[in-house]
Amino acid sequence: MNLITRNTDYAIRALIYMAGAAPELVSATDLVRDLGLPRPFIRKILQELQKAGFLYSIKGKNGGFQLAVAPEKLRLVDLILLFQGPVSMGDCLLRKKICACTQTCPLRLELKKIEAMAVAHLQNVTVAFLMKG
Amino acid sequence: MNLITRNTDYAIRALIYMAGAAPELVSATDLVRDLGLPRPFIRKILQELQKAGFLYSIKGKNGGFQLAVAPEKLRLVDLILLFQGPVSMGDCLLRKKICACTQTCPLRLELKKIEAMAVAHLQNVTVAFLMKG
DNA sequence: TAAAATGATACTATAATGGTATCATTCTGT
DNA sequence: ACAGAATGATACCATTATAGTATCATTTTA
Repeated sequence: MNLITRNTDYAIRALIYMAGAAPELVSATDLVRDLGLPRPFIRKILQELQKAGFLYSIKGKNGGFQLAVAPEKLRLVDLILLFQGPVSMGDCLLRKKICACTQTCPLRLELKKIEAMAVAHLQNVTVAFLMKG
Repeated sequence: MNLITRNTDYAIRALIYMAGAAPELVSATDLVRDLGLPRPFIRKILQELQKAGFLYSIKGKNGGFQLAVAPEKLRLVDLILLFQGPVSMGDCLLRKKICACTQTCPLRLELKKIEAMAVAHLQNVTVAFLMKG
């Protein structure tokens, strides 16, 4: 069980790299060279980040990407949302009814509490924060 | 992203049911009837619980299962361990080196903190606790 | 001895994740 | 003008984890 997937992990590494390189443009080629990630995969991730508004892109020769958001405002939790969907650790897994619970089920309540703690913590984890470490 | 899988969810429901039915034996048939779970699946789960020492089983006609552990000592975290493996939310996902981190990577550190909080919380969630709710 | 139960085990299906490939488009330097 | 280097869009494939099924052997009791 992992809190983040490779998508998210690669994305955050790429963003940290870009934050460090700013205001220079960073191309997929740069990232492949310096981070050793598979090229087509990182390309896809960059495209998703761009679509989501985290990156500003410039096409053509000497083109590349730049952060479109300040590192202090680039939160891990938003990347998770983008690549993995909403953080929701306590959904009911039962396919049939049984469970009138959903609202009251004590198991869900506890899982939701953990979820809330995790999200609260993740809110503070930004690209800027991770660069310091 | 879910903290528990169906295996675990079904298991805990079955255990709660059994705790309520004690000291009567509970058969797979009972659980299929009263909880509506797929029979072969719940059978497999019961067998795993038995092997792991959470259940005591009696074979033959009128046989079934009983809790082998007091409900107060049946912790969700142990079921997660059994069905999903160790709770480890912060493993490095990078395949190549790059990352001299592992020990120092600030991202891992944060994820490990969240993991520790979650595990601490899960320690308190027992079958007995869930029955009260 | 038949029926009802678990024990053991092997198999299949589905979905999520991870990863690849390709062609179109845009921009720059020569 | 045009070649080359970059992104945009999109479709596809591979691997793994989860979920679920099936089957046969064994045990116990009525």
